[in-house]
Amino acid sequence: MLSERRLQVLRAIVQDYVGTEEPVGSKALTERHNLGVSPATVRNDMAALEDEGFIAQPHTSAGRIPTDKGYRLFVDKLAGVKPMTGPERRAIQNFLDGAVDLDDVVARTVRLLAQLTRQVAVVQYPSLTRSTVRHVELLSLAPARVMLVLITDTGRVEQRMVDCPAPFGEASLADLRARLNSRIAGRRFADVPQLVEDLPEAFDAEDRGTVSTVLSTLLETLVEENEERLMIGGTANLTRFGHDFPLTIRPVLEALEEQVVLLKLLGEAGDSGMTVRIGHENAYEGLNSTSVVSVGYGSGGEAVAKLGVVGPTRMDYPGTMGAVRAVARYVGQILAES
Amino acid sequence: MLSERRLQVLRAIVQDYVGTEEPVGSKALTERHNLGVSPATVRNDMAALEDEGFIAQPHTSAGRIPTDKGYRLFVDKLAGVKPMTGPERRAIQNFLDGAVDLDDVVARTVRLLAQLTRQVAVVQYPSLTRSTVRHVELLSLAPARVMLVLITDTGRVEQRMVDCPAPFGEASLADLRARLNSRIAGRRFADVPQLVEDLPEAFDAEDRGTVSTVLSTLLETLVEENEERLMIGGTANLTRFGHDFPLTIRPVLEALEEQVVLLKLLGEAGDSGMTVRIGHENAYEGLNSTSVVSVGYGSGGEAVAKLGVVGPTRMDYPGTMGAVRAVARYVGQILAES
DNA sequence: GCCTGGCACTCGTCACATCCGAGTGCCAAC
DNA sequence: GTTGGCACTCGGATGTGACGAGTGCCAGGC
Repeated sequence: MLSERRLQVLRAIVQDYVGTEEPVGSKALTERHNLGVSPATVRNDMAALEDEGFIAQPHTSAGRIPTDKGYRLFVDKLAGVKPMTGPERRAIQNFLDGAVDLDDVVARTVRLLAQLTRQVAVVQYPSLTRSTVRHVELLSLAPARVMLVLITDTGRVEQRMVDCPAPFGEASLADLRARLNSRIAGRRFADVPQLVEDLPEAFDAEDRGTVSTVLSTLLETLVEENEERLMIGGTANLTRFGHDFPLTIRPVLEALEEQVVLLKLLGEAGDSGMTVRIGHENAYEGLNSTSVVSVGYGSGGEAVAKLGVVGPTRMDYPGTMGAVRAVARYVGQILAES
Repeated sequence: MLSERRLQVLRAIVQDYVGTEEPVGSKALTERHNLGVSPATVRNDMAALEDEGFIAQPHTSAGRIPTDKGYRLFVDKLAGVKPMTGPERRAIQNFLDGAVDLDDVVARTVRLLAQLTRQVAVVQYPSLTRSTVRHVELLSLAPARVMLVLITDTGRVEQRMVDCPAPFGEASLADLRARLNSRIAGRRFADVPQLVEDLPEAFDAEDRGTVSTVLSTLLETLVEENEERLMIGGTANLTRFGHDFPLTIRPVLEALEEQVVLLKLLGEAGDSGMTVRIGHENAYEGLNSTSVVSVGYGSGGEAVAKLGVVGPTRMDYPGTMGAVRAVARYVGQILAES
């Protein structure tokens, strides 16, 4: 096990490197942090830390920089989550309170996160799977064409066209609408399938086909996970990434365009609490030199979606984690109110 | 006026520079294009072109590069639009045909444009202003709370919450829904205001306030230009921009995040035909070293929205214009079919 | 046993000098 | 109007040496 002081040294190295972006040497360390020991001692500690794989030197006779493993230890053991200050909290709340609809909430959240962390922000739209049905509407657009509109408690609206196997009268449509809503309004998506299972039986033989078609479209809409969307922002912050620019930034931009990748990334993160994935801990190769800080958010106590930021492994973890947590909390509040 | 050969020289310079990204000199020119004259002659022509401001030298004793003015002349007079090849056309059509809904059409269009041009693609969602109303639906969510759903002929769905000044019965709601649809279904947005003007008069005094509220929300939705959305893609292509990286790319990323800027940019472009804005011709400063190629697209003969690409002024104009035009055409077809 | 000061060594960075060659402008000749 | 020749410019690549931050190791002190 590493001695207390060695951990202090690691912490100091991480902090300095994050601040200066330059490898940090033993002398500079003792000057900027009063560790109470001489550079020589620190050198010994650094050698030990390097043996253990927590730090590395880019080339001989340069200072040390933390490795992914070093950051991991830092995040797990050495760094807290830096809480937002009072003014910051108020600013967050004010900014989010101005939102007019769900799209706007998400858009504002993205901007906010990007600004607070000065990194790339990713916000997943509140997912369908965990929310409840507020209302289902059926519109007859043509004799054998119905539009299905699904409204969720998070304010999201999904619509689908349904081509019916047979013409479907207004009366039957109204009937179906009423029965459907009385059964599933307010219920969780997961429960819907069994709630509507026997619904076709309540209809005349001639309408049964259409009812089944509509229902299966509804169920499809409910489970369609890949319909999940997300919004990203703050990509301009990528320009602050590093010196060896094009190489670093390119794969990140590519990853950000692949929503599938990002969704998977957020999905892998733990359901509760904040998740920090550092460098190579990210499965997607293009993000191997970035860290992803993510957390679930939601209206009730339950998380309906996730949000987070993507930044260089050399990031201010305490600050970033604080901002992410705070934003998630306030977004949850906003969603609960609306 | 410039002689024919000088125009040839300009064309050759543009083509070479676009290909190599390096200033082009007189000798290289005569070698790669058989102009039938010696380097010395070309030098004279180049001096003339420089006097007129069509080309410039980055520093003494380097080759010439085209100026914005030079590109302008090239685009206006010297370059055609390079048509897509047969296989390319088929690929475009196949790719777009796979789309399942409007969101998907736009998403696919963005990807396609980005891939074809290897630049940043921008696609505006089909605008509300020129489309027609397919259906309006009113849902009672609470005694004094109505949800308004507007469905357009382009398949777009907009919804708004309406808080009514007084409770509003189901019967009145059905009445309003019916009257509203019979009046405005199939009509163009621009005509809606006068079509519904006298609608409140058909209702009892107690409901009139609510009807007015609903109608004004509807009208708001119709005119809400700033609700216009767009989708961008291919930002990873920015990494191919140039050598002096962070400086160039940063403002572009910022501009791309400011949807307002982009919408204005597209809006300024001419309504019919293709628009090419080169370098400083773009009002927005951050895009001063980029060119924007945009064109309207739409289902009927009429443009309902615009799409385009943003790339370095040093771009392959004929190819880019060809791709943009082709994509716009096919997207129009897809929209018309659905 | 741990900390410390000292010391020789490494190596990347910077400043400076040099060289090379692509490209130019100009001019005299065709 | 075109061409070949020629002197000139200047950016980029290459090389050299001094500088200094940083290291590892070791012997001595607490």
